[in-house]
Amino acid sequence: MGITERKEKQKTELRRQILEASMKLFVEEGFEKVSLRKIAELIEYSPTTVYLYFKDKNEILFHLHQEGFRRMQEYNTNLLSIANPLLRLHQMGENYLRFGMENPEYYDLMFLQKAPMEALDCASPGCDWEEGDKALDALRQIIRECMDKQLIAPFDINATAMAIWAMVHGLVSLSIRDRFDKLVPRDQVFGMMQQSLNWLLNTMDNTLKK
Amino acid sequence: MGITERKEKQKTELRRQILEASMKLFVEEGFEKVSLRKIAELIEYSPTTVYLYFKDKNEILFHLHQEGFRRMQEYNTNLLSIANPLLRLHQMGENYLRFGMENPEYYDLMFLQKAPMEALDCASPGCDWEEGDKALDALRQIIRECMDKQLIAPFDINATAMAIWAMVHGLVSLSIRDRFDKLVPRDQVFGMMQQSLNWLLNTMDNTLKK
DNA sequence: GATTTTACTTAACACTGTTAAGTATATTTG
DNA sequence: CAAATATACTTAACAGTGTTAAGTAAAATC
Repeated sequence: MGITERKEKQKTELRRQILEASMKLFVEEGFEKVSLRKIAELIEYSPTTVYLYFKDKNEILFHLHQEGFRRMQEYNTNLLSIANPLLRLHQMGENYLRFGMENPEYYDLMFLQKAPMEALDCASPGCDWEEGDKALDALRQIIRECMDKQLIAPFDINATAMAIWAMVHGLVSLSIRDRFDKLVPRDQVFGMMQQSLNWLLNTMDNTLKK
Repeated sequence: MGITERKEKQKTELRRQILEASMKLFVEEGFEKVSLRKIAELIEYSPTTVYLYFKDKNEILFHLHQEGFRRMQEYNTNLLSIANPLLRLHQMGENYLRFGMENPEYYDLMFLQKAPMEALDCASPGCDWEEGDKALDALRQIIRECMDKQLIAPFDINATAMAIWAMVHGLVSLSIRDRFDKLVPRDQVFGMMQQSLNWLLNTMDNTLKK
């Protein structure tokens, strides 16, 4: 079936082009400038054609959100060489802060915008946020390791993971949404965020207790 | 000047009506349904009239954001009776979580939306986010008290305050933006958030250290 | 060769925030 | 008192947004 195969190829090609155009708009002009009409203009098709390849805009944004998670993973390659799980956790937190501050548009899409979550409609079964689940699991595992080695006090792993994630997320999201800039000088924000992370890790550290 | 006085009164009256209409839309239909055209419809004026009383939509949203802070304050009336600053901090955290979960639309406006921050344009001097500053200051004072009484370890007060705020904010915002629901059962989210807060307060508590 | 399917487009709906220009009415000035 | 000005508001328009229904030319199938 040479013909249907080529047709199939062309379909996935255009799908790829749509995502590529979305990405280009997203990276070069920012989240808010990604519109169906501009995507259509870039690929030189009518706006409605996009709807033949994607259910709606949310689905496109979901794919961009996935790309964000891929890029975030790259920040964590430096963790492999750190044997001490508590130090590894600290580095992971710093990587998270750095990713967020260096890629605010991606971060927004991954953790702040509702749209990508609306793409995975939870009416049908098997609605799970794989990207988030995977990232959270990595965090849970490190925490487990810290508790096993008694570097931090034992506690419900889920609640602990959520707490730590929430803290770094809170720092990044408050910064991205301009809540810090109005309270501390702009050039001191990132340093203060790191200090906040230091405080948490110090406070958690069981080996420092008197 | 009885005439100019009455005119002045009428001006502030319409201004009040615009805000009232905005509030009504906001509370009854949610943030996204607050549009200038709908506000205009409610007060029975043309949409452009609103621009004679407010610079733009951001300014209106800023006023709603202020109302949010007023409502949040009401959640903290129970703090006055708590003498122990660490317990008071714990209660403050729980109040914060409860306010966020019970008033997601207000919370969104106060801490997640960019619009209200764009209303206080920081080109002109004296651009400060009073509402945020005041709330953060209350937190800083409790932390100072905890450190003074050696209930928690000494550390940079600003960084500590930011860390604690970031954590509760992270919990609320991840929940509001549907990041938790996809990872843990919906009916367990709030309990887990409280557990995360418990973990933090326990971890901070210096009186529990061996 | 007629019919159906595929791939795409045009036109429209129902919105959004915002600005420029126009219009009565009321007030002030000559 | 009449002309000029200021006030308060409206109409119309701009430049966009996501999305849907209906229409069309080309290709594949019967």
